[in-house]
Parts: sequence; C-alpha cells; structure tokens
Amino acid sequence: MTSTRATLQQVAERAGVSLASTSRALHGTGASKAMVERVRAAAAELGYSPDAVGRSLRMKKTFQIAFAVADIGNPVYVEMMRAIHGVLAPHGYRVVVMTTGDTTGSTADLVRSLNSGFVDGMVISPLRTDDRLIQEIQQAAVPVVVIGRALGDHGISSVSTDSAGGIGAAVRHLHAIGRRRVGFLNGPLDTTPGEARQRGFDAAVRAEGFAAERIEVEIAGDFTVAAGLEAARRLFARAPDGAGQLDAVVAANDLLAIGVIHAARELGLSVPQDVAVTGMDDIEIGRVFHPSLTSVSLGSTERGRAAAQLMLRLTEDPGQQAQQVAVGPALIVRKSTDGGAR
Amino acid sequence: MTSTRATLQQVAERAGVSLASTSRALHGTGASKAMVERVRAAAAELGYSPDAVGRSLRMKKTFQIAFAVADIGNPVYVEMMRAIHGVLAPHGYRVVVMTTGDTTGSTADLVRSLNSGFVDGMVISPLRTDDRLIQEIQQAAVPVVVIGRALGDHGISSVSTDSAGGIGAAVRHLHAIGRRRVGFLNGPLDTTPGEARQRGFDAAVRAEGFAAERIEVEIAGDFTVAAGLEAARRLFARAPDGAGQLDAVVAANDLLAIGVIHAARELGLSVPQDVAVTGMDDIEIGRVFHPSLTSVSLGSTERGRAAAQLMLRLTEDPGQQAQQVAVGPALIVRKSTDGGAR
DNA sequence: CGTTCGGCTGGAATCGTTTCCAAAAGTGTG
DNA sequence: CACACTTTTGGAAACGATTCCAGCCGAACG
Repeated sequence: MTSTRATLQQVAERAGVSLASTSRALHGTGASKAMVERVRAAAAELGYSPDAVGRSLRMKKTFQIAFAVADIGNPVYVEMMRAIHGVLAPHGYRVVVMTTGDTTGSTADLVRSLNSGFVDGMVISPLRTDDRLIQEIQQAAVPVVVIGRALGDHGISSVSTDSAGGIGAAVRHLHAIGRRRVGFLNGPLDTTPGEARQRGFDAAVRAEGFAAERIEVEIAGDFTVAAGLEAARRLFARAPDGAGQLDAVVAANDLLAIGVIHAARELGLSVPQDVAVTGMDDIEIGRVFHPSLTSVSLGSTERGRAAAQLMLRLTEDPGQQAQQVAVGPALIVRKSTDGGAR
Repeated sequence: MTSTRATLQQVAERAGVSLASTSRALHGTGASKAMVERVRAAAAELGYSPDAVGRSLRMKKTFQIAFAVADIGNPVYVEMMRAIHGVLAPHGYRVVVMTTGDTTGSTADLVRSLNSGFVDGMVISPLRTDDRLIQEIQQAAVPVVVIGRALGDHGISSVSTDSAGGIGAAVRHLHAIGRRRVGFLNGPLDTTPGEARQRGFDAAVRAEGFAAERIEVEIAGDFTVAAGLEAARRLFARAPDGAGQLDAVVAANDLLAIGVIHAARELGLSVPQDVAVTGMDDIEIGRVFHPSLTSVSLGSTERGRAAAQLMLRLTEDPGQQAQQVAVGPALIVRKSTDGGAR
C-alpha cells in the first residue's frame, strides 16, 4: 500500500508551475512543448494518475453506465452485459451492474436512485413495466434506455424485439413438421415477455391453416429452469381429453425449455421423437444441450449492443430525441424438434 | 427530464438555514428536532437527493467495489458476482464489473487503474498470476482480494480452494466405480487452475492403491465448451495402445466436461456406460444437463461471499492485516458417472 | 519604434458535499 | 442574576480536478 496517492497539486509543485498549466499540459491543450515535457516528467516521477472523483465532480460526468436487470443469473442478461460492456469500454465507460428484484416497485426505486448522479446513464431490462416505472424513467436525471418493450410513445428510448412473432415462428415450425397436439409453457403473464409471448401463441394457433388436435397452456412461476420443470410436469400430467398426449411444447424461453425436456424425460418421453420442444433466446448452453435446443433467437447480443450505442449517443448529446431500435427474431432449428417424420 | 437536480445549497436556502445545518439535519446528527423537520420538508419539496460524486470527493469513499474477471461468460463468475453483490449491496455498495482480457498484463493494468480512485476496493479472480500482477496488487491504493490462488505469503488477502484435492476426489471416485482407463482434460497449464488441477491429477493417479490400465492427458485452449469439445475429440482419437478405449474422463471444469460429453456422443459412446465424465465447479446448468453432471463443487457462491466479507472488513478498517480464507472442495455424484456396474 | 495580435501562463472560481471550529443560544445551578 | 456547561448553529475550509479570465511575453507588421 503506497503512502498516499499523488494529486495534481503535488505534480504542479514538483514541476514548479501552476495548477492550471499542469492540467492543461497533461491534456495537451494549449501548452508549450517545454511545459508539457516538464509536467509529464513530474507526473511520471510521482506516479500520478488523475482522481476519477474529482474529475467527475468538475466535469459533471462519471464515465459510468448502469445496467439493471431482474436477475443476472439468466444467461440472456449475461450476454447483453457482455455486449454492452464491449461497446462502452472502448469509449472509456465502466459498467455498473445492478440487480432489481423482480418487482416493479423496486425497479422504479432503482431508476429514482439515478438522481444521486453516480452514473451517466442506465440501460435497463425490466420484467414488468407499469406507469410508475415509466414515469420515473421520464423524470430521470440521466438518459435511460429500455431493453424490452417499445416505449417510443412515452418518449423513452428503447430496444425491442418481436417475441410474439418469434413464438409464431416456433408454432408454425412445429405445425410444419406435423405436430398437432401442442402445449405452450409460458412465464408469468403480467411480465412484458410473458404477455407478448402469450399473444404470439394465441395468434399463431388461431391463424388460418393451423390445424390442431389439442392445445394446452401452462404458466410457470418465473422464467427459470426449476419453475419450468415444475410447470412442465403439470402440463404433461393433464389427462388427454380424447386426443393423445402432447407431441410438441413451445417454451417461452430456453430455461423453461430445458425444464420441459427434463420433465419429458421423467415420463420416459423422448425428445424430439415423442415431444418436440422449442425455446426462445438462443442461449449458448442450448447449443450443447442434449438434444440441442431449437430456439428463437431474439438477438440478445445485438440488442445489448444497440442499447449501448443508443446510450452512447444520448450521453454525448443529452438533447437528443428518444430513439427506437427493433431487432427481429430468427428461428434456429436444432435437434429438439428435428426428429424427422415419425 | 427534470430541469436540474436540487443541491444541498438550494435546500438550505429554501429552509432558510445554513448549509452546515442542512447537512447535519439530513444525517440526523446533532440537529434539533425542529431543524430536522424543517430541512426534511424543504428537501422533500425540492425532491433533493444527495450527489454521490460530491459526497465521494469529500468523504474519500465511493461506495463502489470492482469485480474483475477474465470472462464474465463463465457461469462460475456469474455465481460469484451474485454472491458478492448479495453481501455488498445491503451495506450500500455498488458493484462494478470489469473484464480483464485473459492476459496477465492487462490484468495488472486494471489493478493499476485502481489508482484513479473510482472504487473503494477490488475483488479479482485472475486466471494467471505473475510477479508483476502481485506487485501491482501490493502497491494498489485500495484493498484487493484475490479469489483463486492463496497469496498470504505476499501479504495479499485471498480466498482459495483446494482444486488439486478436488481433482483427486474425482479420480478416486472413478477408480472406486471401477474405471481404469482414465483421461484428463485440462485447460492451459500456465493458468492458476490449470496448474493446480494438473498437480492434483498427477498426484492422484500416482497415489498408492491406484491401478490404471491407461492414462491420457489432453490440454484445451481455454476453459470453454468449444475448446473442450475440440480437445476431447483429440483425446478420444488417440489410438488405444493395446489397452481399450478410455472409460472415464476427468474434466478440469464443467464447461470442458460438457464438451467431453458432446464429443463422446459424436463417437456413439454413451455416458456414463461407456465413458464416465466428471467436471468441476458445480455450475447450475450441470444439474439439468443430460446426463446430469458429476462435479466437484469449489463453492463459487461461498468463495464470492467470503471475498466480499473480507473486502468489507478491509474497506472499513484499511489498517487491517491481509487475511486468508480457504473453501474445501466437495464431490457431488450425479448421473454422468453413476451408471452402476457395467 | 509603437502597436496589435496571438500564444502561454497563473490566479481564482467552481462542482456538491462533509466537518472543524467558534460563536450563539439555551439550560440549570449556586 | 451570574456563571458554567451543554446543545445547536453558521462560517469557512477542505476534497481534486477543470476552465474562465486576465495578464504577460514575444513576434509581426506598419
């Protein structure tokens, strides 16, 4: 542990010049060749490095961006974080990770805490979005970018995706490979993704040309593997009402899908032969899972990157208008639905 | 976007009292009942919330702790981060995530950057530890806690585990279930975990009472699934030199183990019947993987928590001596080795 | 040679907070 | 009523940096 860090004042004294000149010399703005050299030398001797806090106070800029999510355990958020970090770090920003509980109230509180000015902006991916949260975002002292729901109507910058359409693609895929008894395992309906995916599913199965022998819907407590396993057991346990056992399950995300596959195995059902399973989010582990997981990619990396770029623009020019970015879904077929014709 | 945030000065004027009194009133220290009430009211009317930067400058404390890892994509680090966050957040600390590349040089640079004083401390889990890094840590301006290697000799606080012993437990387990042709898939040997695990493996197979027909070692490029898959292919491809095909593989971590299982499947080998596989770290996905993964837990959560608690102690009393914590490994047997007698 | 202009430099203000110190106000006792 | 003593209050000084502003100097030009 060194005695104490060197301050600009000390560098100035050592170089025998004024504080102002020292600052300028180190920034290379409007200082003579000789001055720069002299100050650089003094700074090097003292091992000076500028204090981030002092600089932040004066410049009214912290070079920190917050990334807030309900649960950092979800690989989707980790992917987003990597992407965000990848965009921001080269511009000199640090990323502060914040975990909101999954209640909308605590999320709103978190947004409110932005008023204490410890970051220059916040990227947030809330599970639920209510009026209070929207209002807090609108009143926030720093730019906020939302990943999830499109909030352009409220003058909020957001990066959205068409998860409803994505679920539709999954449903059509299953139909195309001949599955007719399809279950849908969704997460809580009062969440943004839960609501959208339900809408997508309902629309798809009601669409023209969709022939079904059986449709079942089950809701998991949250978007985790454990909740998915539990809910999937219930789903499979439903007594076939005349029609046969389900031959396909659409899961609202990959973690739930993994739970579904687990539950299927418990019952001796093989995937994809007996039951085809689709997930959503295209998390990395799905690719190496057995069977590898058919999934609808919502471009987590792309969304994270887009959000970070939006943020960059907003922090550099705070007068900027709110902007919207939409990332399209893409179905990626793998083994969990690719059993050929039965 | 509100016009501009209220400052303490403005609250003071509104309440008609001095700046000093205002500050005291809001902290509840040495202010009269009436004063507190008056100031509170003014603050509420203005929607005042204290500026984190101003406060940091004055108090020489940022209430931020950095967590630095090579790659946040590894679930182990995510688990640690959750644990660290869980300990620190209740004490009012924010967690800043930093990604070092996996080179030791950039890690040292990161530690050096602590001199700019944007955090009160740093928890770091470096893949490699060389002299320069150790030196930077020793000279760092704020407390540093290392998760990984025990560095008590260098006067550095660290949380370590016995991964060598953990590998030993895995090897003994495989031996106990009758496997005699065992492969070891390790990560780079110049990393801290790579070196320790190699040592553990070598010691275990040389131990008294260990009977082997065949031993093979292969090194993956890094600790990821992709690298594991590739290296595992090489491992399995080695021509059996008289002895039969491998019937067990010890992987240096769970991601590599997943790669091994994948490679085995490609060859039509079934796990665990043909090849038993063990991993290390006990990541969450291993529990729901198929087959579920036998793994040596190194207590990621526990280590993260311990590191955070150490950090807490160090920041609150900087004169504190460096401390060491060791977390023991624990073998958790699941299906990937539990095929019964063949 | 005097003037103007441009580039460098140093003094001082500023960002928002906490806290030291001295002064003022209140309290109780002799 | 004076005194000692304890709260309570306000002024001012930090913390470490950037930047406005005015002054200084030398060069160029008429």
